This record gives sequence, C-alpha cells and structure tokens, in this order.
Amino acid sequence: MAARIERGRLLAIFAHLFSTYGPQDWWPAKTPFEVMVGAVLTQHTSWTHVVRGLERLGARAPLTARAILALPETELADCLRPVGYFNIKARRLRAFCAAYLDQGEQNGLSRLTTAELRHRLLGVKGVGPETADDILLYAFDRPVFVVDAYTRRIFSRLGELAGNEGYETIRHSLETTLGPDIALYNEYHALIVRHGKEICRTKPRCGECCLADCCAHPGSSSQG
DNA sequence: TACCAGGAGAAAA
DNA sequence: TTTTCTCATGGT
Repeated sequence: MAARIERGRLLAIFAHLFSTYGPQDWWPAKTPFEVMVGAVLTQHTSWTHVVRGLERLGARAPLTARAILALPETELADCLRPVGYFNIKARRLRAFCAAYLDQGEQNGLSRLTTAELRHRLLGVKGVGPETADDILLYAFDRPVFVVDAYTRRIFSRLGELAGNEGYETIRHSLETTLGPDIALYNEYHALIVRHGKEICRTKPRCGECCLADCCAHPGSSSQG
C-alpha cells in the first residue's frame, strides 16, 4: 500500500525545521563531482568523517575521476581510512569514477533524462537508491526527494509512515505530494539530516523536539 | 565498554 | 523473495 502524507502537513513540518535551523546551504562541496564522491563516501557514515577522508584524498590527488582512478586501490583505501568501510568504499569509488568517465562525465550525463540518469547511476556497483538520489538532486539539480534513515525515522515518529514502506514507495509519495520542487527537496533533506543528527539520537521519542507541535496530528503514534 | 552512524551488496534461509 | 551478515572507524 502506498504511503500517503498530506501536503499541508509536509509543508508544516518543513516550516518548523526551517524556522529552527535556517538554510543549510547544501551540498557542502565545491564541484558536482565532489558531491558525487561525497555521496559514495557518506554511506552509513557521518559527514565529519567524510570530510577527513576527502582532505586526505585531496592531499594525495586532485578530486577528479582520472586522478582517483590513477591511485592504486590500496593507496585510495588508506586515504579513506577515517571514513570507515575504507576497503569497500575504495572499490566503490573507483567503480563510480570508471563509470563516470565511461558515460561522458558531467556533460554526457547532464544530457540524460532524470529517469535515464537514475537508471545509469543505479547500474554502478556501490550506488544504491539513496546515493543515486543524492547525486541526482545535489550534483545534477534534478527534482528527486532523497529518502534516508532519518527521513524514515522522523516521518514514522510523526505518524506519517508505518516505517516498513519501501524506499521507492516513500520517495514516490513525497514527490507526488510536494510536486517537482528542486529547491524544496534540497532544503528539506538537508534539514531532516540536521534534525536527525542533533535530535533523534538524543531524544528517543517524538514530541521532545522542535517538531512537538507537529506531533499533535491525529494520525501520530508518537512511539519512538 | 557498548552502541551507533546520511548504505549497499552478497550470502543464506 | 526476504532476511541476515559483512564491511570499519570514530564519537558519545
């Protein structure tokens, strides 16, 4: 069954988050390619660790697909040590760089439709739905809502999701309800991550944070 | 000391 | 097809 969330409620939650945290100015990267590298590295890892990895990598080679591919995998893995899962991520990053060059880099990929681009990204080993959608939204400015663990957790706590919906179900529901709004998706996901990092880990129950007012919704279960 | 973090793929059931 | 396991460092 498809998840259904009211548009007004989604916008109210967004307004609460925005008034609490302000603009997040995402993604924290200098170039679209750096966004892509960050998206691969941040899998199941906090951004502070990714920054360290990027700094080590940047000290060893320019942040380009060719330069990364020119590094031996063991050396790349050593750069990525602070990120965690460094052996796996070195393999995944190399696979991504190879695919990126193969598909014509930024210019070649930019010509594809969002659906085609998403399909190509998901075809790269190590790029799953969330990583692909991070790249689509923040590197290619495509109207794709990124669903991550925090998105699922927060909307579940607010009673908007059961919590066991599939990734595509949640994404489709959010995109259908909100309409294709790149700026809104960009800020919403950034705010969800900010809220998740600051609040969800320390306050286990819904209603103990800036979203308390939103918890008054009749459908809210408020069970953490 | 133990738990968890902005996932994804492979293996097992 | 679904569930479980593995990858790994570093902060709390």
